Amino acid sequence: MDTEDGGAKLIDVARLANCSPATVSRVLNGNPTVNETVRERVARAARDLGYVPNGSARALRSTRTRLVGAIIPTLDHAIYATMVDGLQARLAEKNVSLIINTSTYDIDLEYEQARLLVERGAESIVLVGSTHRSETLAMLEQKRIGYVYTYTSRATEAGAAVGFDNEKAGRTAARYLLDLGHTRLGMIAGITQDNDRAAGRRDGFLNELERSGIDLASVPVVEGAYRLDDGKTGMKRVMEDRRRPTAVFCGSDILAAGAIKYCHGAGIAVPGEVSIVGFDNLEIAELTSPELTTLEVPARDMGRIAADYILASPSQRLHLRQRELAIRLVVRESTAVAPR
Amino acid sequence: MDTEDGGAKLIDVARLANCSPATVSRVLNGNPTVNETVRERVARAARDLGYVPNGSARALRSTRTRLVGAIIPTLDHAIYATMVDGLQARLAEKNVSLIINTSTYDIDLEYEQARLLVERGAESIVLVGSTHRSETLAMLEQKRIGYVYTYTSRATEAGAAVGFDNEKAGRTAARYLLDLGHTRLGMIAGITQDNDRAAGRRDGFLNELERSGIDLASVPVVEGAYRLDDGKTGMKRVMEDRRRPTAVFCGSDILAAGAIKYCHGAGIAVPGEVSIVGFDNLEIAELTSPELTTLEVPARDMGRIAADYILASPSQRLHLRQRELAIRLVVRESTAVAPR
DNA sequence: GCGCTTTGTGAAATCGTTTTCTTAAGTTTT
DNA sequence: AAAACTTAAGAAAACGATTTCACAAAGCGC
Repeated sequence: MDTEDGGAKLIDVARLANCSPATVSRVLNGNPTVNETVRERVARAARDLGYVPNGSARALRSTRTRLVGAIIPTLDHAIYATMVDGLQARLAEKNVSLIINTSTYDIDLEYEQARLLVERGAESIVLVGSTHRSETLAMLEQKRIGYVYTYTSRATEAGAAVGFDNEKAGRTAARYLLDLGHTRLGMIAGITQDNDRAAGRRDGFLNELERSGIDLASVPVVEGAYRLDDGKTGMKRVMEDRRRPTAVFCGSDILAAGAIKYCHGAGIAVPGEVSIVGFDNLEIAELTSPELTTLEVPARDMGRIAADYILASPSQRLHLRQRELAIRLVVRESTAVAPR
Repeated sequence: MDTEDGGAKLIDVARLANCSPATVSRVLNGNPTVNETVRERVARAARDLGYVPNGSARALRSTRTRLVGAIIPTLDHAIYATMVDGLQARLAEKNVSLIINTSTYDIDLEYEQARLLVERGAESIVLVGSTHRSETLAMLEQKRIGYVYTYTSRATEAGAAVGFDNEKAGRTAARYLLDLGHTRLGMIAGITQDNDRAAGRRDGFLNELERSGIDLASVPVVEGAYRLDDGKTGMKRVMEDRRRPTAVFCGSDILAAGAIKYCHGAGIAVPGEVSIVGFDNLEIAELTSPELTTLEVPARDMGRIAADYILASPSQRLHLRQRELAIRLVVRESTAVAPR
């Protein structure tokens, strides 16, 4: 009896409290129509038995799982890990659990993971960016599961969004460097395939240059994964361009840190010979020498606000469907006026 | 019919495939006793209806949830985020989902989260370190839920462990610095309250010093959270000690990076005047100047191996109950022989 | 004090699967 | 060709909660 296999069930609580299962259920769910003395008897019985409700049974009958899913590219990049940290913390306050999946930037794998989340009964799903397989979104819509894009500010008909405008961010970087007098520029972008964020930043950057009369054919642009090494080799290629740039915009602080490391090794002065701008404002931006000028991404806030959207009632959601957060330029030491 | 509310159910598939629900279930679960032609009819019907099984119902009846929980201090520290990344990736290969919770180093909160995980039907739980409320462990044992400690190599009767020996790691750091001829040492430890890992590293470090005849009363030890700022202020305090050390061991690379930053500002040469050893071998260890000598923690491997343990059958588990991984000293530029 | 509402509780149906138990048909053995 | 097994598939119970509905008892107006 005390060493029961799985543990006590609701009906055991009912027996001990000398009432019906229905009443126990009411107490457990805070239904106010239960008499105070009964309520206490039930609470006591549940405590004494070490009763833990069976979530599956509860979910099956009530059609509420209090489960949310998130599919992010990787947890190995602080920008996503921090977002998830904020998301989880806010959801946990309301006893909502978070299932997380890493898709390694693979939208086919993302589809499989979304399917599994649907099967598990996730009530909302958090996605990164707006590049997804149409089957993924169709499935979520067919099952009436709400989803939220992060790292992008563009909501769609069916999906909310909390993030920022990547193109605008790219333009901001360009404008800043142009204003410093740079005319020969380059970029180390993230991998743009299936990645609207990386592509958006690049496009915004290049568009702004073009608007300022710069010939894009003379702007070296390379792509790299978000790893130090790719930053190094990317910088090497950019700096070996016929018209070596005096300013390089990197799609991530990791790439920028690698770029700075390359310059150290190659004896190129930063920012004396070349200015470098990063993206994300990770902790590492303070650790490079020179410290990194970068654009700050509100990762934790995105997670928190995505959680707020998910926790909101359908009527409140309408107001929260699209939320654009500000991107802030953080000027440190890796940028300077163009050398004459 | 096509715009059904929740979507098709198993019985709808059965009807369309002209067979019984039992048979559909068998097909879905790969039961080999089903005739090939029937199997295909069912698979086709399921596909045509866009059928997605109801995980709650399935879990309720079969008592298998394929759900695992993890409770870690925070995702904001790469060492945990990377472990979770490895854990999730390996579990996902076997269609097991991971619910993650961050306890912010609070073992009371950890208990609440564990309870919720039990309620949700988690079949195993991954914990960090071996400092937990006894109620937490008692609950898991009573409910027959397996748990795995990470970041420690000490398994208990009921719980497996995959990690490393923190004391040994602390001793390794001490030995390395002693062998370089340092006799005046200090330490910036992590917060040791409710944290066996931070405490273990400190104790191992100090024990080894003591064994080598160093008077521990002369060794300044401060504690700090894993933040750059705490590394800076910690280093300040350690270096202002009456007997300023020539070598400082930090409980984390973040603290060490902060320590280096402090030295920059204070005009103290690293490693000329003071050697600094970090812990974790995060990406940032390559970004400080000088680059950081540190102890490498196999974060991703811990996650993967914890997953392997969880996925193993009960008989296999016996062999995997305790797994000590190696800690490797990575010598870079922040350490040197003691100044004479 | 007689109907009428309100309040608190219980009985039983139900959620969507899996599993156990049967059974019909086909195969093999003798 | 009958008895004894196999094999494939269906009928119905079961998992553990919530919810609907029904029904006493108590409170109220007149």
